[in-house]
Amino acid sequence: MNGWDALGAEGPLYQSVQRQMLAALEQGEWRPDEAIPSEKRLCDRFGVSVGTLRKAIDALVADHLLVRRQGLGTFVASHSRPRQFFQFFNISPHDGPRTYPEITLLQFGFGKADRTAAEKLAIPLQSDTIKIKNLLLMQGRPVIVDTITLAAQRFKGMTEELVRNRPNTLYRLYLDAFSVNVLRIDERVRAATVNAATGKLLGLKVGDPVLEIRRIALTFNRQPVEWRISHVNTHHYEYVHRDVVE
Amino acid sequence: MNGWDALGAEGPLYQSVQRQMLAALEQGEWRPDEAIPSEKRLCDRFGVSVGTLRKAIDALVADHLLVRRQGLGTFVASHSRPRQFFQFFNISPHDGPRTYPEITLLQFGFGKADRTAAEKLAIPLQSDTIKIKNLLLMQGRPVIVDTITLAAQRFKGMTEELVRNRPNTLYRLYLDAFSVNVLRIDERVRAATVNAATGKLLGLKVGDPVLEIRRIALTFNRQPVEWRISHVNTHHYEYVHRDVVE
DNA sequence: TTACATTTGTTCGTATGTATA
DNA sequence: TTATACATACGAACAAATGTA
Repeated sequence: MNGWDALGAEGPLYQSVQRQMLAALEQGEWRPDEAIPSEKRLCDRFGVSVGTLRKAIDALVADHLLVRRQGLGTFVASHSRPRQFFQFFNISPHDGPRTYPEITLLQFGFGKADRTAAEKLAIPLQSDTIKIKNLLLMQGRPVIVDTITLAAQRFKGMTEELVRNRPNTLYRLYLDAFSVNVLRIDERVRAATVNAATGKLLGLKVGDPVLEIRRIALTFNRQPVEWRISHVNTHHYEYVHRDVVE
Repeated sequence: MNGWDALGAEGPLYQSVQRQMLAALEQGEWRPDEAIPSEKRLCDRFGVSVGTLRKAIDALVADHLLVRRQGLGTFVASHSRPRQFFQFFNISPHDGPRTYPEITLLQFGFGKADRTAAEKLAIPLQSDTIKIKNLLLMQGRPVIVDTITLAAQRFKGMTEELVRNRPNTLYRLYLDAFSVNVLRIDERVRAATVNAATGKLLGLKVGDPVLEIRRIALTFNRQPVEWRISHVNTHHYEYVHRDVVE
């Protein structure tokens, strides 16, 4: 025994299996919403017992990359199901249940990465970017203005029509049309005073306080794929975050 | 087979074991930072196999109630270790690593629950409460003002000296002195304008924008134990939140 | 240093139960 | 009803980490 497994890397066997399955996911061998092979078949493929395989799958399920459905199979996670919309939507009414926003595309265009965008997206200064600006209405009220920057490199062929006519969320569009799977987000929130343009959209006076949310959306390997600044009128809505010990 | 287990409730055996272990934790049979009995002993006690017991423990470890240490044993989680301080501290510099705040007690006193406090803490209107006000300095700068409300019922014998002389975090004091184990928090963030008193503490002019964080801290069974409003000067610091798909 | 006991970690294999089409 | 797939449960064997004699 030399401690080396088939697909690189040391460590327990189940972690090796986990890495191999992660690679299959990254390389698109198994597509979102599709079932992966059955446990039996995967045991054969990786040459391990059920218990070991299940431990690998357990880890990927815990990471929310896979979803198990008894009697059906194990599926690759995605943003298609409606209940998953709210996954990365942390704005909620002060009281009462979450509501679904109505989204209006304000702007779509191309640009060059400024210093912030270049840093956040880990791309060269002045490289090509795509800019999207959205207004989100909640129960008829303007609540959020999103300013989104993408690396054109990663989203070749993106058009205003694609964004405007998307049947699902933006992140679902990233996945379906560009194979970009957003797995986690990193948000930082500040208090700011609203400027004239955004204030007008949100029905606020210049200088009124708003939340400024700076988000980086990440895919496999924590690679950044989207840089987004949101301004939120928190008069009726607020930013929600739940946390547990660890 | 009738589907009923010894300690109430239906469902899989490992969940029954999990419930029994949770009960032992709630009732203080196993104290924070102490080791629970070995797997072998617990198997005997609950009359299950290692695999089943481990699955129950796995769930409690995933909930961060227990921590495993190979060769040592399985321990009850706590807030004593320094790295755990930041668990519920979501304020970080705009750039650079997290820093530890210097905390000053501004006020300690007793009061009666107003409507908000009563609702958030799920206690009767006008019932006795404890009020704590803290100023937090980060690298010498005033950044946060915390206004904390506790149900006196749950924290009998709380004194200013206990708060002032606590060796660890406030949540560690709750645990050690009152057996109140904070397991999760629910935070809602709004943009607000600072008032005169808080503005003076934070070095801001009246009307300057601040974050207003409204936190409920919860123990077992999602019972609320603390209601806290924080006002944050986000000129150099910001609220951080990471999120993954699920 | 060494040896040993204890405890959790990993892996295997098998059997049976439950959900779905 | 039947076949398939995941879920639960058992137990055994060995590895790795830790503390102590």
